[in-house]
Amino acid sequence: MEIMTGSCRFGLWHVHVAWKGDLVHHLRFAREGIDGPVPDVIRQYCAGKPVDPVSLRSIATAGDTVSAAIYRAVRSVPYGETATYGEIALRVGTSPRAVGGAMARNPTPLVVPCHRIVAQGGIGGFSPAVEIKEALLRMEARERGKGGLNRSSPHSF
DNA sequence: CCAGGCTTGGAGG
DNA sequence: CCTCCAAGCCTGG
Repeated sequence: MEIMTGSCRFGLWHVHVAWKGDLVHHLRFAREGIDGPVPDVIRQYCAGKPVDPVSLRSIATAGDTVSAAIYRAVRSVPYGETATYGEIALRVGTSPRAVGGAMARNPTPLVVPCHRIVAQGGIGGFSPAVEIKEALLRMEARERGKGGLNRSSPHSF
């Protein structure tokens, strides 16, 4: 099977995905859409269903680099919940700043839910636009509130 | 090698 | 409460 590319809609944005089976190679938000399929989970998630794209695999978590460890830690933050840059840093054994850097270069947002990582005193940043992060967090908070997913199960580090 | 980043926490006004 | 500042550390160029 070859690597597939396609996009689906999320609000005013288009989510481009390059993937093969359950492995996502690349994912990005763009203004324009492209032809082609995206994984069902991504499509459903973007449509507002409380499914977690983390169920897919990401190339970003492979290897024993610090970044890969950061991405793996970020993947353990459940749908509808958030963690701070500092908490992830503490867990991986690096600095909050390094976590921010890794999030900024995350090749597969959603699959590695970097939008769930916020600053201690605010929402933190998001490329290419922080509005996307706000929309994703609002959507997850809303869907979680509906109770379609096991809620309020505080994950401990 | 070095600038710079999606951070923090502490100091000082 | 708010601004300012540097410690801290990984990575692309």
